[in-house]
Amino acid sequence: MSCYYDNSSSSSPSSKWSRLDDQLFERALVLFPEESPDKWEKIARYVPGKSWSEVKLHYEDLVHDLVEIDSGRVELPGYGDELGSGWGGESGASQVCFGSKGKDRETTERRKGIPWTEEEHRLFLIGLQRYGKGDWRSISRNAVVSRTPTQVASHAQKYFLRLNSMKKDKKRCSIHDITMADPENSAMNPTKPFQNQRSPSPYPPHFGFPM
DNA sequence: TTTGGGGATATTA
DNA sequence: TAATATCCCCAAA
Repeated sequence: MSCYYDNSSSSSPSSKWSRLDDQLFERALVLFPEESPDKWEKIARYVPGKSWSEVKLHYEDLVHDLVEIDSGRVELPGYGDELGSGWGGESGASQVCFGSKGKDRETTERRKGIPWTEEEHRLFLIGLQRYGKGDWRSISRNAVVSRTPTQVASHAQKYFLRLNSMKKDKKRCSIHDITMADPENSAMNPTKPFQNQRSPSPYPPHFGFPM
């Protein structure tokens, strides 16, 4: 008598990313720079049961989500879960120091401004989801290591400004604006038909745009 | 030339 | 410190 299902292994069969998998994945993603040639293999080691190709595909899927967010097409992905992953990692101080302190901008060169790379922006968005809006310090320390909290805050300011502008601009039709903002709360969820009905109002609690 | 994106700094709470 | 306001550079319209 064998087992009915082969669910014994500690890892999922394949195309199912649990919440834990996702957390491990994001944590590892933040951990490694993009310069690693075998980045995906390294990350895959942090996500048991996933091959590097699966991890890579998952990452591309995530990027796709982020791009949609950036296009102002979706409200915002799931923000419901808080993570308590206490990790003990610290990174080297790669903070860039400027020669001029800012007061001396008379004849010396002005602050030039280092443009954000796509990777930094992705890390920023990931950090935003992991630590929440406002915790620029944590985001800077754990996600976007190459930026100071002030820089992260500045970037966030522009980012949300742009998001709001897009949303206001797209306030044309409403019915087509309804989209599955939440990948895990949307149509595909065979394991849990009814997830969370915590809100008495039919409107989802968007996490707050005070601007 | 004007406009506005993008980053840094200044000010405020 | 975070939130907000303003400044500055520069590229596109």
